[in-house]
Amino acid sequence: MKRTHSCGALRAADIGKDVVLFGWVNNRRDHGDLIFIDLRDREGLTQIVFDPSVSKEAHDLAEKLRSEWVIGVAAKVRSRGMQWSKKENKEIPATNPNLATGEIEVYVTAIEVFNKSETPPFEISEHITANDELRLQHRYLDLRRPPLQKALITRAKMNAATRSYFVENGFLELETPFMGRYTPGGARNFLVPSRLNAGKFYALAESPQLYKQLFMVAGFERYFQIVKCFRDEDLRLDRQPEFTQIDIEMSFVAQDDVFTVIEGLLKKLWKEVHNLDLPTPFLRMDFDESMAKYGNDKPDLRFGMQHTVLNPIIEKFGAEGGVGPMWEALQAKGLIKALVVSPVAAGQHNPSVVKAKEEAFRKANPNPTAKMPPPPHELSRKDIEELEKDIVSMGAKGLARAKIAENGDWTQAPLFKTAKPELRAAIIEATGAKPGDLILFQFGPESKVQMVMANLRVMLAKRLWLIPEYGSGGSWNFLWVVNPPLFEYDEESKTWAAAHHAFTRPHDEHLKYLQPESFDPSKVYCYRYDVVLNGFEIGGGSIRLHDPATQSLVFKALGISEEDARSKFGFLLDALKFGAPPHGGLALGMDRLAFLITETESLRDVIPFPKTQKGTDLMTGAPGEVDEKQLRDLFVKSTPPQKA
RNA sequence: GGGGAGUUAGUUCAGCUGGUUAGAACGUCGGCCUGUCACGCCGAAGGUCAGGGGUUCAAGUCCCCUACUCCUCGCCA
Repeated sequence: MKRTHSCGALRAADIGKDVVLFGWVNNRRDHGDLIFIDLRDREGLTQIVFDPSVSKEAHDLAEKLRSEWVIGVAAKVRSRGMQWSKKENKEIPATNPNLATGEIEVYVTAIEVFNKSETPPFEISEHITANDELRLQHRYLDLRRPPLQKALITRAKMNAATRSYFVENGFLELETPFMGRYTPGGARNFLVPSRLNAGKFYALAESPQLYKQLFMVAGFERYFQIVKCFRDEDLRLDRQPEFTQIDIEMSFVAQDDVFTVIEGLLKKLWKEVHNLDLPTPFLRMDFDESMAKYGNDKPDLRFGMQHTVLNPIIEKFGAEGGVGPMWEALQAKGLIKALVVSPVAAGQHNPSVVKAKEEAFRKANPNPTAKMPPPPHELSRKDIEELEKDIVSMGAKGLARAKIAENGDWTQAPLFKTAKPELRAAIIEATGAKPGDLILFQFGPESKVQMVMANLRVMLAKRLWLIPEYGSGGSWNFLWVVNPPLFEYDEESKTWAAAHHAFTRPHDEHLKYLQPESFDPSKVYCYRYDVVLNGFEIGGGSIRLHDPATQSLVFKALGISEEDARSKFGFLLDALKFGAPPHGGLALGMDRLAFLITETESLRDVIPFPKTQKGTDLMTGAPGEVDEKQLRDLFVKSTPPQKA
């Protein structure tokens, strides 16, 4: 038997043809004489029919077939014919509109069983019911499911489109080592002991950052790579210990040139995958503005609910303002923020959320007369209590709030019992809150308030059906977050640290703040940029420092001595001395990009063999133990903690 | 490293304030069925209630420990 078509190929135009299909038994419907089987391969499903009057032999064998057996059939393509509809009380075509091949079916004349299958531990179906643990243990079965097949096929398309885009634009695909030298700072590295060099270790590359800069020094001008990176940090929904970046670096460019190239790539990817024309250029927002309005540097702009910083108001009214806790937070150099939740009018909810909720409701309530509860107009008491619980688990003290009554009174707001009316008025003015609105407050240490408020904003939007739990909800909001500060003050060590990395080029007009006479690292902003999509950072990069004089100013501000710098990054510093061109670049997180573009539920859905939250592979059992001898060969001693 | 949720049949779950033989749906197996497509109907099998310890006359249920999974804070320049 030689395969002639895939299981997704046949249409009405093929009726009458003799075909051979190979695939897996997806589902069997045995009517005694007639047996229907949905045959599945990566392209789709085709209904194959066993009729004893066509082939007694094939029909007898078909009775034994079970889910996931691998078979080949020789068959004739026929139209689906007619069936009696009770609903319409007449004959209607027996086509299946849910199937691409639903106009036809094939009558089997001969069958070959290539392999039997045990009953799989979970159903190979569109909607998964099994939990992640079981799915990961039998990943090869999970990967048979159409959604995962689709996601990985899309990812393969993205890879191909990315390569052709960069090649067309004069980029060279150059490879960099995975095994390099450990350099301090940044993410924790995975270490690889060296057998040939006793007591020494390679570090797996956390990114090709230094190497790609060396490509620029070497004169390759435009580099790209689709490359694995390794970071030994805790995992999250959107983080894996090994992940893939689309990495680029360009010489003789300014920030805008990098933006244009990346916008062009993303445009191409969205065209390819969704046939959508993304509007470019993307919106740009200063880092400081993003922090003030959204509490982080990756704002989700699919909805409003911007934050308002109340520090100036509390400052102005001082202790006499009457809101003691806020005044105390201010005295402790903290941050005070408010967020207004307005009632959501009918029709303003995200249509895709409404649709999803309806589908879920219909599934849970098959009775067609069951009435779907309306979308949430505003937060219920229960909502607020649950939100408060959520943010307390993130470290918030509580969820201070004020409901603005129609007559302007503040209710549910014990914190403001003693507040001056003028202070309330100032808050109303600053936040733009109207009667009927609810104002939510956070105050305390800046980083905590920002984190809680940023999360709160997104949780509110999900609860009010403004954005879906996952997926775009039909709206793709790209933006560039630009001009962040170069340095961050570390309260614990009382030192300045590089906010991203020490090789980012500062704005020229801020260089004076690195000179001793007007030293103030907090005022130095830099050419660093992140590209953000719907609240996810999908990539980031910078224009690099290529001039040794400025570089040494930056090191000085960071408290890194010449020797320190030499021992850590000597080869890069040397390279910069030999005619380094101005250069900059960016890396896109390929996994996140694929996760967002496919609108799947988890990063794991676009990674063929992902790891669990503890970094284990449930299928292979990695990481595993090794022999004493292997360790001896590597001059390594393993001393896991003794179990109690 | 901190916080939270969870672990009951092959799977997804229910199992209330502790009380006789731990249930449902799907799946599986057997039988019937010529138009199904989540086929239908009849029947059956299937459980170390994650593991360990404790409280109790009695534990799936209460308490402690351990393991694993997920979410989250820290961390991820």
